[in-house]
Order: sequence, then C-alpha cells, then structure tokens
Amino acid sequence: MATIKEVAQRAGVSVGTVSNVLRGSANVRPLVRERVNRAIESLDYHPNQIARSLKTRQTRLLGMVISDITNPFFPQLARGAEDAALEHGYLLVASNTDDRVEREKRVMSVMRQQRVDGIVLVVAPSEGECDHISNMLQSKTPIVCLDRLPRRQRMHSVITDAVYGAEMCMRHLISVGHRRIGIITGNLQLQTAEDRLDGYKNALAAAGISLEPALIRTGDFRFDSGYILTKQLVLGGKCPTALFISNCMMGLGALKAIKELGMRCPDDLALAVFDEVPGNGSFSPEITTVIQPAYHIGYRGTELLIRHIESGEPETPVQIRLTPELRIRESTLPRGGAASWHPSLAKTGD
Amino acid sequence: MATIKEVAQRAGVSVGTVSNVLRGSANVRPLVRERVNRAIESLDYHPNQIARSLKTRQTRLLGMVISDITNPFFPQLARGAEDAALEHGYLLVASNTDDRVEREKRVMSVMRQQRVDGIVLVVAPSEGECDHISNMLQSKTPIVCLDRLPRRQRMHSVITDAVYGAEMCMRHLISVGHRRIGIITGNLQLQTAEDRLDGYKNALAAAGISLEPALIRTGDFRFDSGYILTKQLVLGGKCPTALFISNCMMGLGALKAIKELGMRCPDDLALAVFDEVPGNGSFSPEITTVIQPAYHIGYRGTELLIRHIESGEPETPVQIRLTPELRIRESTLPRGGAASWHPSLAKTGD
DNA sequence: TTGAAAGCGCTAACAA
DNA sequence: TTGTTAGCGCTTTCAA
Repeated sequence: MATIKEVAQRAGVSVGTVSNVLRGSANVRPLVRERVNRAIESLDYHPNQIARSLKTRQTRLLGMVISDITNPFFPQLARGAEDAALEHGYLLVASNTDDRVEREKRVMSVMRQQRVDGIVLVVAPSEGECDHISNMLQSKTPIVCLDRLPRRQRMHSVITDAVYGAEMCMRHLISVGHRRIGIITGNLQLQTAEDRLDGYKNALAAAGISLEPALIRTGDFRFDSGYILTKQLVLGGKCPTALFISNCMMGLGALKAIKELGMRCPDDLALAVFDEVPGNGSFSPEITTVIQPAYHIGYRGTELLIRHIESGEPETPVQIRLTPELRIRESTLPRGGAASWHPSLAKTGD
Repeated sequence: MATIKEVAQRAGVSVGTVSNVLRGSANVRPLVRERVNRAIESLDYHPNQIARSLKTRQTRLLGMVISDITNPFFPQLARGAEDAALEHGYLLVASNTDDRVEREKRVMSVMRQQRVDGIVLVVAPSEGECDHISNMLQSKTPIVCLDRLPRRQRMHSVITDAVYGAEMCMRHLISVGHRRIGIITGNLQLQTAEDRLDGYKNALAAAGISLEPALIRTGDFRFDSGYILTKQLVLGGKCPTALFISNCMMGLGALKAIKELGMRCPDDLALAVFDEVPGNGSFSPEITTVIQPAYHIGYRGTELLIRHIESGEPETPVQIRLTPELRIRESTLPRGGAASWHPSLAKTGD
C-alpha cells in the first residue's frame, strides 16, 4: 500500500504538504493541492489511520459492548449507535458479553489495548466487582451506559424510564379488570429489572390491590425462564388472570408455555410484555407491549459519548431518561367482551 | 496511560526485555520476568496495540460488513463471526450497509484506512461496479464473502445451498398436494435470490407442473414487499393455494397480509418461508421454514478468513456450501385433513 | 506557502 | 540473557 512519502515524491512536494492537503487544513496553493490530489488518486492511496492514531492519540474507533445481539432489542440499539458514530466519522468495534462479567472484562481490556476513543456499554449484572470500569474511566476513556445503570457508580447514561413503562402497562391491565396479575422479572441484580418490578408494585398499590408474593417470579431475561416460570405460575395453585413479562425473550417463552398448556390468550390468560416482541403483529395473538426507544437509546448514547470525547468530560454525569410507549393489542382485550372497555381507559399515563 | 518505557524503568530493565515478556516469547530469566510483571500490574499497563500495529503491520481487527443487523438472520451470523474472531484474538469492527453499494464502499474504505487485517462481507446487490472489492483484494486485504456470492468475481465464500433448500421445501409443498404455488423472490441481482427461485423452478419441473409467470413476484427481502406482493398474488385472479417466501422479513409481511385478508393459514393458503421466522414457535400459526446455519456461516467464514490472514492466500478461492434444513410445521399442514398426509412423505431430500 | 525533522509506543535485529 | 536502536507512517512545530 502506498504511503504518504510516495505520494509526496510523486507530487514533487514534501510529506508535510501532503499531510496538509489530506487534512484540508493549512494554506496550500490550489495548484499544489491539485497535484497532490492527482498523486493520491493514481496511487490509490489510503491514509494509514494507525500511524495517524499513534501521533494524534485518537483512533476514531468506538467500543460497543452489549449483552446479546440475538435479543431483538439490541439490533435496533446497535443501528442507532452506528448511525451516530458514522455521522461523526467513527467506526464501531462491537462485542457481546452474554451478561457475563468475565467476558465484559476481557473485551473491554482488549478494546483498551486497541485504544478505542470511548465505549458505549450495556453493563453485565455483577456483584460490585467493577474495577475494570473504574480503571477505564480513570485512564480517561469515556464510557456511556446504555439501557442499564450499574448499581454502584454514577455514570453517563441513556436509559428507558422503566418504572413509568411498567406502571403504565399495569394500569392498563388493571383498567380492563385484572386483579390477580403475575409478573416475571429479569435478573434483579440489574437496576432495569428492579425498576420494572417497582412499576408493577406501584401500580398495584395505587389500585389498592395487595401484593401477592406467589405471583412474583424472578427470571433472567431469557426465553427459557419465561417458559418455565409461566408454567409454574399457571400450575402453581392460584392462577393469575394476567401476566406481565419483563422482556421480549421471556415473552416468547411465556407464549409458548401458554400454547402448550392449551390456554387461550387473552381469554384464559392476558399477556403484556415489556419490549417489542419479534414477529408481533404478523401472528396471533398480537401482543400488548411496552415499546422502548431502542434506536434512540443507541443514537443518543453514542452522540453523548462523542461529545465527551471531543470536548472533554463534564463534571457531573449526564443521565438521559427516555419515555417508553404502551401499544395495546389483542393479548389484553378485556375479559367478558369488548363492550365493557374502551381504549380511553388505558390512557392513564399522566 | 503507562508506556512500555515506564514499565521498563519501574522494573529496572530495558524496553526490549519488557517487550519480550509481553510477547511471552524469548528467553527471559524467571526472576526478571516476575519483576516486569509486577511493574505491569502496579502501573495498570495496557500495551498500546496501535504502536504495535504500526510496527507489525497487523491490527488484529477484522471488518464485518453486513446488510442489516435488524434482519434476524444476521445476529446469528454475527455471533458466529465474533466467536471465531475472539478465539483467535481478533476484534470485530462491524457495519451495516442496508444493501446500498455506496455505503458498502464507504465503510470498506474506512476499514481500509483502519488497516483491518481482513473482512467478512455480505455483499450488497449491485450492477457490477465492484472496484472497491477488487482494489481491496489487490492491496492484500483478504475478504471472505458470507451468505451471498458476488456476481462477477470468484471469491472465498461460505454460503447456504439455497437451490437445494428451496427445492426441498417445494417438494414438501407439492407432496402435500399443492399445484398452484406462488413465490416471492428477493432482489434477483443477488445470486442467493436467484438460487432460491431456481430451486422453486426445479421442483416444479421435476413434478411436471408447468411454470406460471403470474405466480412469480420479485421482492427485495424486506417486510413491505412480502406484504404487498402477497396481497397482489392473492387478489390477482388465480390465487395460489400455497406461497413460498424467499426470506423471513418478507415472510412476516406475507403473514400480516394473510391476516388482513381474513384468510386462514394453512386452510386457505399454505405458507413456507426460507429462513427461520422471528417469534416462530411461540405464536400461531407455526411456520414451515428452511433453516439456514447462520451461526456456522459466520463462524466458518471468519475462521477461513483468519486462516488466510495468518498463513497467506491460497491460489484458488475456497468455496464452502452448507446444507440448510427443512422444518415442517402447521403452516403447511395438508389440505383436506391430516389423515391424507404423513410426515414421511415430506422427507424427499435424498 | 513549503520543507525538514522530531517523535508518538512499540518490535525486532543486532550488539554486548 | 539483556540492552540499544532504527524505523513503522503519520502530524506538527519550527525554520526558511
């Protein structure tokens, strides 16, 4: 591959001048500029970003560490992050952790060696051992947390207002007549999972419905736990009339369980899911969901990260909280006929 | 951030020795090695891969250029690619093209500036202007094509045997009694899309069913075209009794159209889809699909790429063709009662 | 407006 | 076994 030196020779100028042309900056005589550009063209010269990075101490690489791209929430988020990155001339180095801290540590360490300019991070649940995060921060590599807040540290973040989303969804379930509502939560080491549970509790309390511990099951955001815990809830004595599932993968598991149990949704059991469910709208039943602005979480988080990279870290963490949206569909059609219910009843989000 | 020089000073050795310790290679006295490691630890030293790359001319970065990560086929592929990369100490730089050549050119150019060691590529459809690909190859950056073969060049690739998959699926539809089978294809600039159509044609020919041009519609692998073309096929005069859809996104569109038309699947219209459909198995109906080994395409393609990076390019392109699998589900239950059909009838894949 | 040259942090060849 | 040093391709300061 051609180097800047060869371009300089070919154009009959010094490397400094070529550099100036490349960076569009300094005062170069149009004639000279023209000659340099022709040399670049004819040599198919691609500036060596590695050499540039070594000198300038920035790579124009951003790390993106997420949980699992096969969870349909994350592709949207990734697209948002990529769009923001590309608009500012950055490329994304991406990696999945499967929510394992060891993997998070490992990829963040490698990204650090690669000298990424910053990281957007969906933290893995952990019991506090986050030295890798504080070390990173200490070495002046900015991090913006997406979707989840780590328990200990206060950091830059862009998340969904999960308490509000869960509350809104629960109010809807209650408004169509449900009293015995079960919930399957995510891993409660995660603030997000806890928040969704809090929304559940708040809504029940506000409606004067007492909390029934047997209706609360702790899952892990994966298909299997949705499947197993739904069966447990349904078969375990006092079967709920509605289920609130804390994410889409567990939602699919719950649907499968309901099918296998020979129950009908919503007639035998209503279902509402936090997160859009893959395939929703094309199949039956259509599922009532709390929709997170996944794309925007990625986009705004990355934008925030780039702002910090390019103009220095602010003193206090910036925390952005985006509002989710409730989409009501047939899986929560009111029991005993639609006549007893009107969509306006559900709009209690104020 | 600490440098190798500081580590050397702290350990009381030369940078050369530290380098030797880092790369685990040369003969270093255990005692000295120990001292160096302690220095590394206490300084929280992370080797600067940028500087290393400049010298060694390899970045341990792999480019992954795909069509669209929100198409559920690609997350699987990406996980396979990442696993292979990580196992060999590489990181993935990822980007989506939305099947637009301009975007493909742009990101590949940036990746080239970043000096990625190689690229796994899902090519965008185009009318032959692939200079960016041949230039890349010429500059000794290996490329392995995944899932799709570019029309002109012969390149390293890992793809699914689409002709075989489509044939197998069509044989099944025919075996349960269908004669008027419609197809919605992908963008026929893509070999993959063409292959699936060829499989369709082969199976019809083998069964002695004459080709009906009106039953062939050209889509673009996106939701909307599946939706629109299904409506056209159904409402356009001679409605088919079964539909073969060339990918999952169009499959979802087709399902939605069928729903809106008030038709029942499979009673009014049978449906088979190439690619696993998101949500399939949890909803109704469950869809008969041709399942591609997406993870393996990513994994083996990346493995192949790394092999070429580390031991030089072979003379002739390596082309790997993986076998898809037919999963028969309720969307193609035979018409006129299950009694007339037995699963064994479908197993004509020999 | 342009050229010359130091230096970014590392590797690897060579010397000691 | 360890140390010294040139040089990877660029940017940037300083001098001309």
